[in-house]
Amino acid sequence: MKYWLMKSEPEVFSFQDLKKRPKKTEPWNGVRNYQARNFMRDEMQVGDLILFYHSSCDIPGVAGIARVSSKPYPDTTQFDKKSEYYDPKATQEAPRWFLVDVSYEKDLEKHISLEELKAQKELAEMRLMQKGNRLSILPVTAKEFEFIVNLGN
DNA sequence: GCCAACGTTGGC
DNA sequence: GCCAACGTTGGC
Repeated sequence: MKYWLMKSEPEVFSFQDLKKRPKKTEPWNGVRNYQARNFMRDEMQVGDLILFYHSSCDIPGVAGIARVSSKPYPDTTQFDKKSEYYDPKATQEAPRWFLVDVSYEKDLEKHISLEELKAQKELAEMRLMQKGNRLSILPVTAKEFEFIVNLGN
């Protein structure tokens, strides 16, 4: 079992939006970065736990806990000419972008702000803390995951 | 709105 | 294969 942090802009798709989905599940579409894709395609397993992170908003931080709920499969938006995520170089025979489904797992007692995360010396090594980090999906260690969940409870 | 960081593209 | 130009991310 692995642990991940996945960023989403809450104005586009928030943790609350995930919780409101009929099956509390959403395909994590729109990732157009190869490293992030590789994490989903090559390393994620059904059942892996996710820190659902809100970025580019008033209070960036961890909003809740989610879980990987499907095996990887092609992101259908890459074939959709009307989608903002359309990729003319992708074909059905050779899809370029893969995703997994993400499901609501549980709430935290409170949102954990980036500011609060930064104040924890135990988390100083997290990739999230490193300057210039723009990757939308990051691996998290079991220790970091548990530490952060405890901060939120 | 600014800007640093950094991934991608494309000319050579 | 190099690298400048460009676009995007994301905190502030």
